[in-house]
Amino acid sequence: MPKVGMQPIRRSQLIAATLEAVDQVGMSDASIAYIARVAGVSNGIISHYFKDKNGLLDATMRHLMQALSDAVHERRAALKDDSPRAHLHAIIEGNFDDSQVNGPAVKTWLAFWATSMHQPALRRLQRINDRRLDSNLCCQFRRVLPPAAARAAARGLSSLIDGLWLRGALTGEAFDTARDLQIAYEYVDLQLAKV
Amino acid sequence: MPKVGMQPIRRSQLIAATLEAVDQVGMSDASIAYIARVAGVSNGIISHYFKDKNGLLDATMRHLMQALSDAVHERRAALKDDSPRAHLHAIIEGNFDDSQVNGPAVKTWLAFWATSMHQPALRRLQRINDRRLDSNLCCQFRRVLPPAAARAAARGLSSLIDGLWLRGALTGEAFDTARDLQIAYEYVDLQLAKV
Amino acid sequence: MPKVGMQPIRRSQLIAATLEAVDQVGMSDASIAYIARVAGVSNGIISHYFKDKNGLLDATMRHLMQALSDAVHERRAALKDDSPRAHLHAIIEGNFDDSQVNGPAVKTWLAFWATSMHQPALRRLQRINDRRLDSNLCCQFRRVLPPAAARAAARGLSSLIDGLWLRGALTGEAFDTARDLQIAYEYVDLQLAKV
Amino acid sequence: MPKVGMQPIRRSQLIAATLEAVDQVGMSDASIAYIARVAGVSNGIISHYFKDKNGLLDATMRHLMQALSDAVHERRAALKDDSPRAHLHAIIEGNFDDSQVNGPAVKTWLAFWATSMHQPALRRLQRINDRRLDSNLCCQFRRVLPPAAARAAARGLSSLIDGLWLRGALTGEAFDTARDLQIAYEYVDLQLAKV
DNA sequence: GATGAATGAGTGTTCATTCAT
DNA sequence: CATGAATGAACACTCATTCAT
Repeated sequence: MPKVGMQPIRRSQLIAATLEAVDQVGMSDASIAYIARVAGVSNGIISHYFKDKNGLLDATMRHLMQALSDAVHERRAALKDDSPRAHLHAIIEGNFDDSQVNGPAVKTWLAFWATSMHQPALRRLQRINDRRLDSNLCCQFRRVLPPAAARAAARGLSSLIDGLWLRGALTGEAFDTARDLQIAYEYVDLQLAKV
Repeated sequence: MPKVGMQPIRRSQLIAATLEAVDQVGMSDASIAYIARVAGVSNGIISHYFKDKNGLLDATMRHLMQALSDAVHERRAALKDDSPRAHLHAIIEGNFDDSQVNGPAVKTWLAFWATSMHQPALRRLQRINDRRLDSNLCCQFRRVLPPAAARAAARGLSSLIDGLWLRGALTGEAFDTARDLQIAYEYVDLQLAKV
Repeated sequence: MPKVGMQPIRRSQLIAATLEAVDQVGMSDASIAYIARVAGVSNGIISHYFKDKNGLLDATMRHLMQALSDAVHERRAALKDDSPRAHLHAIIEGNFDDSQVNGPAVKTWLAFWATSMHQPALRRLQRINDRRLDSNLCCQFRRVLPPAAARAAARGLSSLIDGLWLRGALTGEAFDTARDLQIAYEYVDLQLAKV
Repeated sequence: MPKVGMQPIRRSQLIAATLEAVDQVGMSDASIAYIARVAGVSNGIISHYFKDKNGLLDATMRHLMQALSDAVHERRAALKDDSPRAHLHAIIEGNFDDSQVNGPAVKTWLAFWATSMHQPALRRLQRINDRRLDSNLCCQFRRVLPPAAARAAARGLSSLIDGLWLRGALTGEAFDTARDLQIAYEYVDLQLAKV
């Protein structure tokens, strides 16, 4: 049923199918045929919209990054309190947004991380993401801490966020987001208390 | 000329080749043929010693886990000071042992993490590893903190260790182990200071 | 805005695009999508005008044959001298007309020859073409030579023409038409001198 | 039934199957699967011995070239008469050797010619072959003709040979080798008679 | 008349695995 | 013990063709 203007619809549909497929069978078994079957379309359509499988994976990673970016921005935009502490909390919460901690997203992120070590294109995206979090955190810490301390605090907090996320991912069970947030909040307070 | 006792030698040789292959081309391109070429042996030998590729990967993961376990145990055994703080430092240092942060190990660990989400056998190993770290840390924190606080501190520290390791891995550059250790030590001190 | 009389225009446009596509990437990579892109039209239009790809290739071959036929006829019609030698020269020159020795035409002819060995429709066209040249030459030789000698001379000359053309095609450089014409003219003279 | 030292046997077998496949269905339909079926082996074996399809086609072309070269050399080596005329006859006969004018060889040569226009590797082989014939002929003509005339005679004769061969190929019927040889011999005599 | 979305069979290639030697 | 020849299924990708718009 060919229609005009299907491009954005199909692209979203195929990215969603990719996440679902990776969730179900893992990245290495998420073949084009499998993803197409999940999406309920033919194999060939993927090349039509994404040129090749790499294009689809690239778009999927960008989708996850965009969702993370949005989750953080929304929370920060909604803040009434402009304090560093409030911003740091918003950033942390954004990183534990449902778009980031649901099963498919978690498994896909992890697969991307592993893959990115040998794929320059993915690696570039990866580093953009890493640095964005680090720099966001560092900006806030710098408002109250001396530069060196701010940098260390930022690295500590970004690592703690990733670590909590990773541990949550690897358990396979649902995230205990509340507990993880508490641990991260506490780290923020301990760092800010240094002043 | 049949040789006696080749088994342990060949097995180590092939595990080393696997790590090297994953380092060079990534897990998904580390085919049996590639690994065999790196090891300088024929394709068929792998099934001879490990039954199949999965057996080789399983053995490789066990090798990395054993190295981690050894690295921690050695440091704890060498302690003159039996304080929780000393033990926690030893555990942290063991996790940043060279056997864990060198390129091949890092890439292989990451690949195992991603893969383990869909392979029960790998997943089981993964969880044993995770829990061992958590429980080791928790034991020490419990010596000075109330149970709930000890559990939280253990989770925070294990996540921080993994997060630092992960961030180090993803940069692609060499680990700045000294800085990461400082961040982890500080976390220990902040937790112990709660008392 | 439906246009009237687009058929001949579109057909010529698509045949020209086919020649250009074959020149650029070769027959086997000259997909419908590629040809359509060269022509600046949509994929679907080709089946509209030619039913399928075979129809387009068939039309393209007929186009080349017609151009050859025209090139020969024009030259023969313009002759003031009705001698066999003059006619033979005109036929030779027609076969080296620019429409036959330009890059796209050469590559397409060659591809057709190779393909025609396994496609009855193309093969039929091919043989019509071959025989037309042979018969044209034979008619003229017969005016001065006995039948057997005329047949042999015709076969020799037609082969020489094709061979010169082929060698010119395979060098990849521009045709040295003048030299090739000299060689063919000389062959004519040597045959006619037998009388 | 894996055996040791199969390489030369398999390679010959696969080259023969390629020629047969091209003869049967044409180069564009001579898929790896088809060739493997003709050879009675599995698809995968081709990569094992030739890396990829291109490697097989390359080897097949080299095989045809070698056969041509051998056919010419044998005849020239067997000459008792060292005259230019005798050598030229031997070269001509070599070019009409059965290894060159049998159905599979003819169709494969033709396909290679067409393909070589867009494949640098094939083109290089092609030109080596073309020039070898031209230079062989030119050497002999130069023994009795002035340089310019020798060059023209060589180009004429090589073109005539190719043209006769091509015309023979395109008819689809068996070669009338005797007649074609006569035509070529006559051309030699006409050229040598210029002296 | 013209588009381009959609299909699905077919391609070359890779690969883990088996097994005769 | 060890080799490497051989298999065949699975893969990503291409393509001619169809057809609703």
